[in-house]
Order: sequence, then structure tokens, then C-alpha cells
Amino acid sequence: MPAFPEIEHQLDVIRRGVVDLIKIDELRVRLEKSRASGTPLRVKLGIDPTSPDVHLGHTVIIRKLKDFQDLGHQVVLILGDATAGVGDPSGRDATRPMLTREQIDQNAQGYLSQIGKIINIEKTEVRRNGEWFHAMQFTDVVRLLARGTVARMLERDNFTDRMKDGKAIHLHELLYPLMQGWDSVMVRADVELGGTDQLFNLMQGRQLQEDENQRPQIVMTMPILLGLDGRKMSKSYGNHIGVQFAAKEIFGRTMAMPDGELRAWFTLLTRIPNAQIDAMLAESKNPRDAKIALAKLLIEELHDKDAAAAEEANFIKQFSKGEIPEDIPIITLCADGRADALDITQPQFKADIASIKSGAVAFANFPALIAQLSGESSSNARQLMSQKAVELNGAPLHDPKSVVTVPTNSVLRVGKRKYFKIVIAG
RNA sequence: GGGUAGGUACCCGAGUGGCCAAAGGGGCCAGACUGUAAAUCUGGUGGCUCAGCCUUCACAGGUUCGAAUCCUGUCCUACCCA
Repeated sequence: MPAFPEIEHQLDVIRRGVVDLIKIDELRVRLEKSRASGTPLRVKLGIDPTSPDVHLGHTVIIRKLKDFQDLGHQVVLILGDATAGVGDPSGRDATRPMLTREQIDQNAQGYLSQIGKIINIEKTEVRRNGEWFHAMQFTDVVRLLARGTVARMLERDNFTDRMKDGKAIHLHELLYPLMQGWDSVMVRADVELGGTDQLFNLMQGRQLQEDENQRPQIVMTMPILLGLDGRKMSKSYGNHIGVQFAAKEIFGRTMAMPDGELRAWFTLLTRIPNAQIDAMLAESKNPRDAKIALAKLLIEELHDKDAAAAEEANFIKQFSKGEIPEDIPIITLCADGRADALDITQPQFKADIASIKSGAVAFANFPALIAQLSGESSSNARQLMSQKAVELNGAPLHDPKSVVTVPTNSVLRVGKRKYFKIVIAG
């Protein structure tokens, strides 16, 4: 039987970054009992597999689970396959769409592999709440509904706001908090985690557990991580960093985050001691260096050490020294329609096909080529050219109407960060 | 079911017969300045093989030399009444 660390140490670890902790005294008592009896606490997190992309914002809570796991406690992960079909009204100003069974199953799988980058899934008790909800009879549902009151449900701000704005509140949305609470009853949770916007739902669990003669769970909420634009991190805002992102993308996006959020990111996304964070963020230090450190830590975690070092080197090369990055995509141009190359005989390029043998091609409509490579529209490509955002071999091209001759092995830069190496296959 | 106000580009929102690919703001993109930050300034933001052409103002028809704008029908949204 593993020995649990001493109580004050556990509390220190647990409290890092936490917003609400209800109630700390109960938690202390439970930790003492757990340590005395050698029984791990059951720490619950419910996730609705609504969208299969996990980003750093989600990992704030998952990391807290890991803290518990590392202390020797039992993590209970609930995949809300039943609740996903209902839709959590938390933090929403409109009804969530309901999902089909297939989507939910697929998403659930994706979630586990992504969450596994942070916590140890082997040691985690993974449950699906369909296990008990799909078995319920209609009368059971009514009994569950009887536990709540309309007044209490409507206390929630986002419901009152929606009422005020004349937006619909569907009856099933009122059921959601009760379902989440019932999960806690079913898994006999000692602790439940959630974002600050989840407080209401989490408290519902305490209520129901008391009704069922269980000791009410301790409720802990974590802050909502802000994204690159200072709004809540969310995939739909496109201001997120996904745990599946490529190392390069993670590095770049971390460098572009707002300075003001650095402390929050370090506190919530790393376990660097506070004193060390203070030192890194001291007035005299350039926040850029803290960001580099953070970016490396994230890549080490989500990829590996080598990738982290490589991206740092790449960053210094490309942005500090203004050199061309190493791993730029190579585009082959040809005139004979082979599969792995771009066929420049397409009329929009207005290319001088005959010259291809000589290892250089002249384009009378260069914007079309930029558009093709970068995914921009050709109007936009013209725009970029006239704004000197396009360079060929270091020389800016500013006239979209001019004929551009591209020698083989040219490097084309479009905007701040898009690079292409162009090879001509004669 | 009845009444009223509406549906304009990524979002908000002006435009009520021609000067409209459509004001203004936000967002976004690019340039300068930087640290791939913030702030600021500048330009841009339907598409195209781009001095031109094509497609857009909920949808479908119609009136007109000409329609985002007028008429008819349809769909949708919000508010008020039942």
C-alpha cells in the first residue's frame, strides 16, 4: 500500500491555482482519513465528448487531476455520453445542439488519447454515465427531476440573462445539473473538479449526495484559461492551442500570447514553483524569454525534448535573426501533370511553359501562383504583393501585374510566416 | 392563432430607385515600429485569367432603361396579445 504524502504538502499541491474550494476543512479531514486508512480519495471529472479537440484550456483541470493522481489518489473520469446528448447550459447564451450517439462515441475515443498526454489513463477509472442514465426508466427520471426546483435552477445567471434577452431555455437544459450531480452519487465522488463556470453544477452534486446519505463531495473550481486574443480559450474563437498541435504551431502560438496572461499560464499549465515564476516575470526580464521557456515546456510535454530544442533554434533563426527557416515545404512545378507536382500549364498562371527546360519559369500572373500555394484568394495575393508582403529570394515583389521569373530553388515568402521552396522540374 | 418590427458581407450595423461590391465600427490580413507581445500609425478586407469582367443585401418571382431599395408569394427571427 503506497504511503500518502503528509497532509500539508498535499494541500499545497492541491490548492495551486484553485479558485473555489468548498470546503477546505472537509478536504483536510478527508485527506487525514485517507492517509490514516491508506484509501485514496475518489476525484471526479466529468467531460462531455462534444468536440474531440482538447486544448490547453481543458488541460488546466486535467492537470489538477494529475496532481491528485501523483499524490496517489484515484482519478475517476466520466465520459458524459448521456449528458452530451443533453447539452450543458453552463457558460452558454444559447442552447447547445444535441449530438448523435455515433458522434459521441467517436469523440470519446479521441478525448481519451488526448487526455492521456497529461494523466495516466491506465490508472484512471473511466466510466460512461450512459451506464446508469441509459438504464433509467421514465419514472426514475421524474424522480430525479423532483430533486430540483425551478426557482433554484433559474438562479443561474446565464438562465436569467437568457430569459431577459428573450432567448429560449429548453426544459431539458434544466435537467443537466441534476444529471451531473447524479454522476457524483453513482461514483461516490470525494472531490469533483470543474471550471469556475461549473460551480453551480458541482454544487448540485453535494446536494444529491447528501440526499443519498453520502458525504457531500468537495468541490474545486479552476480558472478559465484565456486564449491568444485575451478572450476565453475556445476552439470556436480560434485562439487556442490544441494538445495535438504540431510543435512548431505550439511554439509560434505561445510566443503570440498576451503578456498579461503569462503568470496565469505558468501557474496553471506548469508546476514551476511560484518563486521561480516570480523571478522569470520580474520587471527587468524580457517577457519573450519567459514565453520561450513556456513554449519549450509545453512542447516537451506534448511532444518531446528534441522537438522543443529544435523549435527554439528555429525561432531564433527565423525571427531573431530573420533567416529562412529550415523545414519549409518544397513545391515542385512541372508542365506534364505528374501527381506530386504543381502543373503550371493551367491557364490562370499565364506561365511561359517553353522556358521550363532552362530551369526558370516566367509567370505573367504571379498572384495566381501565390494563391495556389498559400491558400489565399488571388485578389488577396495581389493585395499582399502590392503591400510588399511577398518576397522572392529576399527581394520584395510589389507589382501584381509584372511578369515574375522564378528560377529553380527559389524561396518564396508570403506574409510573416509562410515560406515555400520552389523547384522546377524540367 | 392575432398584431408589430425585422432578416444587408466574418460579426454588429447604415443604406429606402441610378453616384452601391454597398457608410461606420469590431474582428481579421499586411506594412512601419517590435519581442511572431501590447500600444500606435498606414493600407487592405466578395471572386476572377484584375484599367475590365462576374456573383452578392433571407428565398422565389414581378415592375422598371435601371432594384439592397418598389410589388407579390414563401421561409425564418424577435417583441406584444391569446
